[in-house]
Amino acid sequence: MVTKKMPPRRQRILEFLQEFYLENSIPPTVRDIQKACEISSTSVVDYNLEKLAQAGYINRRPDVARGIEILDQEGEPISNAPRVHILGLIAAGSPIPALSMEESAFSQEFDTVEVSPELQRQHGQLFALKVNGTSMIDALIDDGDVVIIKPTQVADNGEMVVAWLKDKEEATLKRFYSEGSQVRLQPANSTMEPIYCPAENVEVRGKVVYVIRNLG
Amino acid sequence: MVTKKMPPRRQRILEFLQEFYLENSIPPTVRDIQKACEISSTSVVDYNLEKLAQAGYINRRPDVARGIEILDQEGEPISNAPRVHILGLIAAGSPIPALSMEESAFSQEFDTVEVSPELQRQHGQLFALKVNGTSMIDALIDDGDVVIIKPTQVADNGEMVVAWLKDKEEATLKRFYSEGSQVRLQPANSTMEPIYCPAENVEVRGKVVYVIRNLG
DNA sequence: CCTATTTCAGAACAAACGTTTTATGTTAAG
DNA sequence: CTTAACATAAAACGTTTGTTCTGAAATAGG
Repeated sequence: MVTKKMPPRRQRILEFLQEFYLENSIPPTVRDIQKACEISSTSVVDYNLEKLAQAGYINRRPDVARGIEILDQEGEPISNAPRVHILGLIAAGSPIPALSMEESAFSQEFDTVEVSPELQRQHGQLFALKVNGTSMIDALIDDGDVVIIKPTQVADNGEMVVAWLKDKEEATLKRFYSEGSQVRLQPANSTMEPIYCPAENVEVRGKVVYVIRNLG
Repeated sequence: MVTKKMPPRRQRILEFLQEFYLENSIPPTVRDIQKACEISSTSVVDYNLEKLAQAGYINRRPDVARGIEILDQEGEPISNAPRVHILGLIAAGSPIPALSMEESAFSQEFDTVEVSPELQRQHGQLFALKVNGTSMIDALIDDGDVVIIKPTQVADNGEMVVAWLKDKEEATLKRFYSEGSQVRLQPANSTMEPIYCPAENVEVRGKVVYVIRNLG
């Protein structure tokens, strides 16, 4: 379900609510909203909050300070843990989605996964890819797994990277080892054989920092 | 670093802060704390909050309602995403830690991992185990992975379970298939062979609902 | 164009909530 | 015991903050 028709100001308020909560770990006050959205009166904020509550986007706890609870699509309160965008699918033979992280952090066009705050603090801006098919199974990555990736063009030996093989036009997840003019791409699964190829043929797009598998 | 010597009341306040924030997604007011901890005056709460702030357990935003920010060991604000306890290690040949989930949800004795609110909503009370060694590699579980488990004694066919093999005194992660009086334990990795054994020899301890791999 | 509905404005009100002040009891060190 | 630091108490104060009221402007439907 995409956002219904909604006055721009109301839309703006809703975005600000999420933004503020993620940054400050507490919801804003009516007057915080008023200032941020350049609204002339608190009554207008109150009015729009009431509408948002009726539409199921938020809960309002009467008479409590900062009593706005932001809800997700299922009507459940959201957490303030950071979320990273799932930019697309990765599969053997698939091109890698454009790694442009410049877009608004709050654009609703992507699915997201929640990550722990430490992870984002440690690595900075991250993105995610969903693995399609079992072609990464030698890296212990199953169909449907989500890999969290830190964008980078270089990698240290032993790190698990998103490698783009130019000749095969294929993306894959492997451990990276630079060996002179050659690159060894070693599956995480030790029963599998490594791939050797010339360094010019390999482009590192990012390193894998986290893997998520959701069963059931 | 374990908790320093601290007056019981202050300890209680700190626990309440975390508890309240996790349940309500907003920090409590001074008066919320007062009531919950049965303190006779708000000034006592204020006094103890000031001490907690000095000790680095919380941040106080002056003059803002519910302006308490709860900090983790690194002095960073915590999220309100639910956390599950890592009860211990799982490895081939290891006994499984007592799955007693009765203990206080806020006991500090265990490491924890953050999970998404949906996961907990979907499955109820969960716990986690850290995988030790590569003996689960046929289930696509690497050394160091953390598996999130929903406690149960029964499993449906095809679900990934924590299985205890009585004769070998060994715990393992496999897909579960009941086949008459026999049980087939199928590795997630299709290149590996399944294990067949009599149903009496297998105890299901829980089902795996989530797998986390942290690299770097 | 007219009317009903929605949205915005300004101001004032009242409850919620952090803070301060003053005083008393409690513990720990010498 | 004495004293200083720590902890608790009760009450009052003042800011923050949600709410309400009245009215006007904007928008939509016919």
